[in-house]
Amino acid sequence: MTNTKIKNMEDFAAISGLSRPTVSKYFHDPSSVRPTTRARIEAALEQYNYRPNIFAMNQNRKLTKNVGIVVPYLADPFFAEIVRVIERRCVEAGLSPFLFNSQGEPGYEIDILDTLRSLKPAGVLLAPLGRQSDKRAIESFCKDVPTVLFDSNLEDLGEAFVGSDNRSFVSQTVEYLTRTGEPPCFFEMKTPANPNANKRRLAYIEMMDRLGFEPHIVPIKGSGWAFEEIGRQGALKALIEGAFASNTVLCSNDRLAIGLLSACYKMGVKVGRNDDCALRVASHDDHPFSRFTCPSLTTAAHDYSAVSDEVVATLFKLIESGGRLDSRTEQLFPARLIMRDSA
Amino acid sequence: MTNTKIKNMEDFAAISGLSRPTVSKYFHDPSSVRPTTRARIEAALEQYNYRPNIFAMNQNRKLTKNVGIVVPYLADPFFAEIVRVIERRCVEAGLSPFLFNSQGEPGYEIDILDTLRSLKPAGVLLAPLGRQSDKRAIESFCKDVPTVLFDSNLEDLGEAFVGSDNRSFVSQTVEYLTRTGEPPCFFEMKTPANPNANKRRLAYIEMMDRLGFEPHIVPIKGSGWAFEEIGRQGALKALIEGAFASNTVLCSNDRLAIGLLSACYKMGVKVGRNDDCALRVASHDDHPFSRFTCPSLTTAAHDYSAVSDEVVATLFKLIESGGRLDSRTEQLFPARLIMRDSA
DNA sequence: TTAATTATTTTACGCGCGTAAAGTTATATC
DNA sequence: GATATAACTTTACGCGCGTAAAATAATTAA
Repeated sequence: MTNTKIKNMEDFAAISGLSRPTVSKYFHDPSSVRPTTRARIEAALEQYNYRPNIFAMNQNRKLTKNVGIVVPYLADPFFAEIVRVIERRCVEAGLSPFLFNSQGEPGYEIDILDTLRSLKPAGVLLAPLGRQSDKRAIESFCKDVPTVLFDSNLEDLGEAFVGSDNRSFVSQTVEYLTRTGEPPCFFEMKTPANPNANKRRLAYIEMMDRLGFEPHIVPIKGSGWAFEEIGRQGALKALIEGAFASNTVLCSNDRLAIGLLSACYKMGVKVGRNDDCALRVASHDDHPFSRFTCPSLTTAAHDYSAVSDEVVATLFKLIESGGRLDSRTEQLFPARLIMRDSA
Repeated sequence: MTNTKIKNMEDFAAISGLSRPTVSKYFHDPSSVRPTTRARIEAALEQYNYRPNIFAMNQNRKLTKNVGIVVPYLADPFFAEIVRVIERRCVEAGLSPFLFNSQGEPGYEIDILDTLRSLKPAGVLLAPLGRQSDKRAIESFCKDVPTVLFDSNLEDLGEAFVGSDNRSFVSQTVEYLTRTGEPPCFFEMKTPANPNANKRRLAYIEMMDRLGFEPHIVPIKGSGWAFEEIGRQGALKALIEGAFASNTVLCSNDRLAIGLLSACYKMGVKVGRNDDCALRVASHDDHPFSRFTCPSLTTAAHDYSAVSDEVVATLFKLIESGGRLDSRTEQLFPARLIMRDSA
């Protein structure tokens, strides 16, 4: 490394004895220049370690390599995990992912979308807040920027939706639980912000009806994203008041279940499927920590890998089609039941 | 909202009847223009909802409002939580945080630093990978971009370091455990990537020595960031082989402890401080989930809020000082012992 | 009202790069 | 070695904005 200061592409072109447009062409596609030219550039690259300014590049480009990834709450390991996989796929495909966290607040979500307009991304992967999202703002954004929704569906917004089939989740857990023991009651937040939660409740009721059982919902109070604490408090209350109508509890999601399990442990309620257990607990999501709960959590797992792959594949298709798709597709992935020790 | 298309500041200045530089000045500081002018701009703003392109703004600015936040592994809730707080503080201060995840890979970390150069951030908050980091690359980056290190210290790199005082963490847990029962053995990964882990081991040995007890280290194998699984496998092995030299185990961090607790539950080893318990377990970090483990985890807590505040405050000081500080400060925060049920 | 003090406009250039068109050189084909 | 075909260079403009200097207009002080 020589310490001549290379400030921009002009400088770099000069020291490699080429014109700037040629160098620019190289960075756009290294194979588009003559091999000897390419070798010269790459030799200079080794010496000076120059990299073009990605934002200046995007300023006057028809199609950038940027992609925006927006999630509602990154401190939720579910999103952290799915984002991790998506980011890798994007980098492998030569795209530059930019990650944004709405932090559960509609105001942030809108600000993020504004920032994303400036980024001029080739496409955006958006997991919206859900009920709290400003649909008008998102609709306007989707008109300007090719967007794939994931996790939470907002009707007719974005070019496509990729998510999980909540009915598949619930039908598998309910089927399993009813087949192997008492029909479950359903443990959930009273007013969930996430549309998936509503779909799960409806699926539970429908499934119980179909199987000829009486659905029992145990709604607990609380709002925000501290689901474990909400689940714990709600479960303590429910256990004390005897609100569980069955010895089997199906939680809307794993984070609530984690709180519930912690409450059970505290109260000395043994959870599991053995005879000496007082309660069976199952749930949905296969949260990264659900294998480490005590007991380990029986749950319906997202196919993280398939969802991530499809999200990214849809994004690529969208980009290749010039930002618009013929029709809005909704791709839903079924769950895989993971039997562990809690039910 | 009128649907005249406002594409840039030129357009916006035109419809508000002002010149572009005046509008530019307004966005730089709204109070720097005459009140009547300000009112005109803000009225137009309501109608057309224009926002300047943040990246074009930064292109020719001496000092941008961008800050970069880099963490080694975002799927670790510890980082997710600290990032959440830091991001909020930045937004409140009118800065635009950009979040990057090294994903445990040195190559990513370097790529991120390159992207960050393009972003021209006013400052960067960097939690490096640690031992695996390319120190030369980071050193070179820190020369160009004002950087505050946090979480993991790399000697002499960056303008400042903000982190936790590992000795305070370990001394409090060791002191508590020895005072209330058997002296603990120390459960950790054999070759931890994070420098904090090494400091904790040394602090454990020193503390045990000082108190006149024999230190016992239980090193487990494994690499990567799946600490819970590593802890679980290591603990299963240790339990079967009787490798715990004491009925008290102090884990290097909560994620290992979560794995250990899950192994104990599996093996029917009751954990807690009551007489009917076979093992006491304590740890360090106060991981967001440690209050929901079974039993809840006794741990030395980071002062998340204080660390985040100091990280951001140091960043602000650094920015105000023009990107350099007189001397490199290392600010370490003590732990707060949180007594829960596991020990 | 006039002078002094702001605020604003005009002008002009820069940031670091993309990109298109026209002209020039190097490589491949015969 | 002449010609066709790439590859390359030059030139010139654009992206959306910052910013500095000089000229003009509006406000305030006198």
